[in-house]
Amino acid sequence: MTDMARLLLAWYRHRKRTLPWRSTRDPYAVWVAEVMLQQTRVETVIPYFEHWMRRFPTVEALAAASEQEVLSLWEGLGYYSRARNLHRAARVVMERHGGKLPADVDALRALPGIGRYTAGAIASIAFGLDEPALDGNQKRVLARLFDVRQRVDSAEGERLLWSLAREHLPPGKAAEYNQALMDLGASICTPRRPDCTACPLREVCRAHALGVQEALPVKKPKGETPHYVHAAAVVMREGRVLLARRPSQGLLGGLWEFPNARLAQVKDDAEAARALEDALETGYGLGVRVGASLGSFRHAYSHFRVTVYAFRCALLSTGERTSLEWAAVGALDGYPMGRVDRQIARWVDGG
DNA sequence: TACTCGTGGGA
DNA sequence: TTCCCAAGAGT
Repeated sequence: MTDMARLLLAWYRHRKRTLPWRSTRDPYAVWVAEVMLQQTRVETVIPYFEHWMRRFPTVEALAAASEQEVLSLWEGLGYYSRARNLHRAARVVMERHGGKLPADVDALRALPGIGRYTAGAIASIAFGLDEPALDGNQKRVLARLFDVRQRVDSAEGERLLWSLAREHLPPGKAAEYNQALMDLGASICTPRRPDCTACPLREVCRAHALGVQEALPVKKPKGETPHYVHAAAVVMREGRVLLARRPSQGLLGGLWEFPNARLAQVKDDAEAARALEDALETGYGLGVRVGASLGSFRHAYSHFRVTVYAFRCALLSTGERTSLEWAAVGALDGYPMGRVDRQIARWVDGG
């Protein structure tokens, strides 16, 4: 065992966090947790994980559920393809693996939603296999420990970091090793202002010796985020509201929304209302008369920002889309929606 | 390779 | 307010 691994495991033994998914070695529970934790904070995941495991305690229960209900439990967690892939993978596990997750990284990676990291995490944590699991935390910690100057998102950087992770993996202790590196990255070796005085690895850390901690890891600079203007139609009839289901691929796939459209840049409500009328005709086959403005708000996604204007509309003609549905205002919670449309739903509920 | 895909917390 | 970014995967 290398010095790094020895110091790391000694630290982890009495510093490990107690988390819901660490109280079991049920591969299904580990799998669900790992997928929920992709690009998502631990504190955010905890209540979703507990609710999910109560509703879908087994692979079989998940496989038997409808996609609508699966998305409903995922609502608010973001990156909804994770939920759809988890659902699809559960059905594959039932059909091809007898309801049990395979204890093999290649077989795991063949399942939708399980990539290199998640396969390594499940293999090591749930099955005790000697597999590395390189996530954002491990990349940052290892890049600092070994002064990796290559960009961590480059092919060369990836190869180097995965091999470093594997080289230092203590045989038979991959579960502790992987989680220890992640905990260290989350609590001490943080992106900004790492607490090196509290770090069990500072004496073997190249970045600490050189004083270049905050310069690592090297990442690609981000471009500018565009800003779009959307207008949403609130069409009501006898206490019900018209919703549209988004395509299953792409942004907020499979979720419900108030029919809306991305407009060209606009300056005010009146201009947005005119543009909305035209956009709904082409986008949804809806003829509407635009009424009062319900207000507007801004929202930021990962790669763009939007300002959304919402209008109360009267329906003149309906399109032929099968993805359109009238929903009772009081039952809107049964429809999984993204944050923006949930915001509009509150306006509708409030009158 | 480069881009897409959400959300909420903290500096 | 604005920006970064958090247990990545799919295309």
